[in-house]
Amino acid sequence: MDERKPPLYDPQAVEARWQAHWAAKRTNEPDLDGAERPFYTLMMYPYPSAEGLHVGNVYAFTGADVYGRFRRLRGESVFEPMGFDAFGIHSENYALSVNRNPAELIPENINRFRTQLKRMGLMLDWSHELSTTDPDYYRWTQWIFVKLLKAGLAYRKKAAVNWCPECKTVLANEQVIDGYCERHLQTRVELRFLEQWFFRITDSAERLLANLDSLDWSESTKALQRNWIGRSEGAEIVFGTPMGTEIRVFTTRPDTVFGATYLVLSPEHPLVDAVTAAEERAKVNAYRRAAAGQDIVSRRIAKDKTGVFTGSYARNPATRETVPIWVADYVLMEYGTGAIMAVPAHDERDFEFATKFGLPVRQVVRDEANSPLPIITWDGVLTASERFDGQPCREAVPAITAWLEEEGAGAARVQYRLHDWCISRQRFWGPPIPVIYCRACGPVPVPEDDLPVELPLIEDFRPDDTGVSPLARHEEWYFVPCPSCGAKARRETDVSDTFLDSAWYFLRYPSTDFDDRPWDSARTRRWLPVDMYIGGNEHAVLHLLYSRWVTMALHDLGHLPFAEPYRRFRAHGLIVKAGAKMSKSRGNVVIPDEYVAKWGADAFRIYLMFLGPYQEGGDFRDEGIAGARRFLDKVWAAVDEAAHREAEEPPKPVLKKLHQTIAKVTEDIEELHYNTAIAAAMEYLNTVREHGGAVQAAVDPLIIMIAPLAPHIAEECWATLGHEGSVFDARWPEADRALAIEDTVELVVQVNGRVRGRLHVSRGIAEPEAVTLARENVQRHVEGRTVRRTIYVPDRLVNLVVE
RNA sequence: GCCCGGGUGGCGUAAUGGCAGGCGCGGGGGACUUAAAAUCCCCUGGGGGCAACCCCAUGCGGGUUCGAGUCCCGCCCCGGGCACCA
Repeated sequence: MDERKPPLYDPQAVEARWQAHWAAKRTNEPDLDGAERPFYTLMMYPYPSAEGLHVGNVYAFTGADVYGRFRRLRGESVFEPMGFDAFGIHSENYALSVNRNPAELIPENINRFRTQLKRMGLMLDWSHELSTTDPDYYRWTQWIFVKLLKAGLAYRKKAAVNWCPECKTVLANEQVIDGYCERHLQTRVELRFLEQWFFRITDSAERLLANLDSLDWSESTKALQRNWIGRSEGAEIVFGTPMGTEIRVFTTRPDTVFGATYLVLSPEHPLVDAVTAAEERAKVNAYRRAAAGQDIVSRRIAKDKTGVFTGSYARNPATRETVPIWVADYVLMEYGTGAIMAVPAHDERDFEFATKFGLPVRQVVRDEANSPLPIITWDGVLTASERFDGQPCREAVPAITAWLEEEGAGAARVQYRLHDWCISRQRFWGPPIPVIYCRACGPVPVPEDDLPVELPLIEDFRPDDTGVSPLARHEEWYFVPCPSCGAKARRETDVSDTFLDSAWYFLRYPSTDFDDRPWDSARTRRWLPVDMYIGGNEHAVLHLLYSRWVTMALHDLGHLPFAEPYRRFRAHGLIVKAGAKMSKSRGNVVIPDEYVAKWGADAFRIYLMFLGPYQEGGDFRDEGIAGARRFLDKVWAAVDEAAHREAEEPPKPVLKKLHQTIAKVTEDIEELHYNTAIAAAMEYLNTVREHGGAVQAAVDPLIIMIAPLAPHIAEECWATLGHEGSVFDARWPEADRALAIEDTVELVVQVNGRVRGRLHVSRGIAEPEAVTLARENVQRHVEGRTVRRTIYVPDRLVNLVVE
């Protein structure tokens, strides 16, 4: 026996060596202009926080990298770029809190992120890195805005924002806690109405929804988007008033129109003034003021119903009766028409409101069980609805809608929950919205040749309570001649939403080396749409929806040859620590650097991919990572043994297991089932060890199969095994079906579905019963009873049904 | 309330309608060692039996089937998303 001690596996040395090698040889940089089998794999670029790379980032990136490396081993040229989402309120707030300028802080954070990412062994092409804060990048973000504005897809309107008088700035909804500022818990957030820029995404709601059916995306993500778009079918119904004003309501239940006993307008509804009777005006105005005084967040929390009567009435077009008009904040201006017909007998909210204010409740739907009101069901029949009595609800919808239409009192209508996208941010740290306001010409887009409108590197970027950006204080920047008439004009001081930055970053990556165009058309044709996008479902709606919309709009304007940006999207799961959510306050945050220093990046990667199904997430436990490392130690030892042995055929059982493993690992990685792929590789290695089968022909394919998961050790082992060049230039092994097949099988014998014995037979035997009954234990269970039936599943089991 | 996931050993997870428990962690025992670590070997769902074997067991209750962790119906619990959306 060979008593030679194998050299120790030192991940730090191995990983440093190969990371240097990849960088020096530029192995991660595909030929963007000539690649014949291009494959573009994308991961969600991070926001470079001051805390550094989070384990959630590493989990997401590793999973995407495993897939990218796998495709590379399958012979494709894989482009795997990375960048930084460095603009935005988070960076700005953090900079403010440590009293520094984000412009100098962000590059420091990016440097740290880059170092950490390189340490993880990701196959990133750093020659195409980008940062959204780079003028060469946001020049084109602004260019997109200008294109959309010129196409009529951007418009201005007044909209509510949360204002913190203490921070002197606008807050995002998630920064408002119970009506108070998250940073100043004593300070009530106020509502302010400002002119802001919107994109008309609701015009594309139907297309954004319909396209989902044909996209190869995680179903969970598609479900979130469908939910968010929120399509509802129903009708718009017109209620006339004696003054001649028409009130339009949207309802999904036109079948219940005979039960509409009052109307409710949202406090912001433009017709409130017109319908309010003189004697009720004071009360109505007071109510409207109170509603306006609330911040956006508290307004949305369901609470006791409140409202006021306007003193006037409208006519129900179905019953022709007069119904009172109320104003209440449970009706939202942002949805439908901002007004509803209240059917208290068949809607919980209306029922609660009617009960509280003593309004009439009229039942128009009966269900089988004769339930108490309110009855909320589609499975009922109409009653007290004149000639529609007795019709099932569903059938009544088209009938009643058609009748109302004939009467000129309504029409079928589809309504979406989706809102237009507000992109204005009254902040400093973002790309200035490229618009100039001229007294004579109105809002004028900055000419494309003048882009970028650079964000000036001002020192006094702290916001004040004027409600305008600190940029307005810099006259040399603020005042400019109007691009169309030359008169003195002023710049827009708001910056755009970070989601606009991230709505097109994947278009930029392949073309970062062009400074005269946002994307090169030849490159774009070769590499886009993105072949595989992997990321978290926290971005299922905003980012993924906005980037779809921007792509669609740019396509319609002739700037892109495709309308959907991502061919495939897969959502990864969430990772928790020892059964609990990770958070700074719990002190259970996994810091990748510490684990990488102790166990190596490869062991960390393997463990992350092993701890649960990638698309479902899993539970990170400190004890578990030792197992990943032990596996790599055993791989290392097997490679060393193979390198010092004569080349010979692997033992029969090893060869069989090898081909089974190749089939399984190939399939599993393709499906992102990394945990079971690793389990299969471990099983195979166990088989190799049991049979003393660590020979080159057995170990070579194992190294290729683990290379996507543990790239550094795979490279080192590949070299140890005497191969020239990178393992990533090797060919992925092919499973040989014939070699994978077992020639004897274990046949399970059941009596009445219970296992009573097992026997080894050669594959494909035809008549199992006689053989089966020979077994003593089976004999015992069959004795004295008659076999009624025999179920035979070839090469698997026999089930004898007795009695 | 609505929409997605998920509930299997002490733990993380695995199982085209066909042997529930593969892989890994943890635990127990043994070998090696002056000793420990590392490594290697064996055992490891519960109960009964000297044993052959038998019974119970995949959140709960029903059902379909020769056969159900897997399919169907009705619940319960956990995680996530949306939420006064008419």
